[in-house]
Amino acid sequence: MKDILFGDELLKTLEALSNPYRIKIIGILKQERQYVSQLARMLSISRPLLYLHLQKLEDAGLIKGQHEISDSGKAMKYYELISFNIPLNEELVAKAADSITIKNRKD
Amino acid sequence: MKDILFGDELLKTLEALSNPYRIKIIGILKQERQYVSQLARMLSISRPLLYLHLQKLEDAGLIKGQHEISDSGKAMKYYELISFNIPLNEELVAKAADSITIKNRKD
DNA sequence: TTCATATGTAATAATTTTATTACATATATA
DNA sequence: TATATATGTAATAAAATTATTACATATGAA
Repeated sequence: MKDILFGDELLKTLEALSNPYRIKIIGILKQERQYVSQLARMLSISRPLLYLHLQKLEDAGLIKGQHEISDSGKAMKYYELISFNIPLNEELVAKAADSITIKNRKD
Repeated sequence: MKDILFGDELLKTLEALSNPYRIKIIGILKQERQYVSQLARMLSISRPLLYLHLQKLEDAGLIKGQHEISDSGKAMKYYELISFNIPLNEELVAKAADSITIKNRKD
């Protein structure tokens, strides 16, 4: 289960979930783990684009990837969901606000 | 209290909360409503930029604005928080995924 | 009347995010 | 060996988001 969140972590998690493809990725991985190429087909997007989205989800700690060798011997990368449950209310957001960083753009 | 969320609404709400200034705005308005110029000073940002952020929060149904005439007779616009509590977990996100729209970029 | 403060928005610039294209490597199967 | 599938990433383009600048209007107080 994904950890409790501090300010910048909450922001990162919300950003990670703020995209339709990434929402759909969570929906798919909730049912069953998938390997990258298969996931790309299910979403009808290219692998490079998918990697970008997977990276953001993984950076936020919402999914994790692992390499495996398939029965037939091919290298596969599987992604699976990390369970999470965030009570997104004004208390949590206000608490996050206290420790949030407004980062200089461009670095 | 803000309503329960469907797919595109959840996305809109998450997007609205995916910015440090907007997180801070929620934090401030949780304590007490504020008028625009005052809020801009508290955040150390310009009003035009603040308007942009307020608009996104209001579009998501997280805050609401109202005009008032101050005691001294000046036109003021106050914003206040709308309470919300979203159980952000994989069930909710998966449910949202079913009804989410991947919109054509550029319209 | 002048200064300070409030409102609001249009036009533009800067930056980040998203998406595409073009590579390269490896293994299984026909 | 050729074809299909898997991996991964660098370079670039396109689009959206964020931020700035420059306006304009109105009221209260000095």
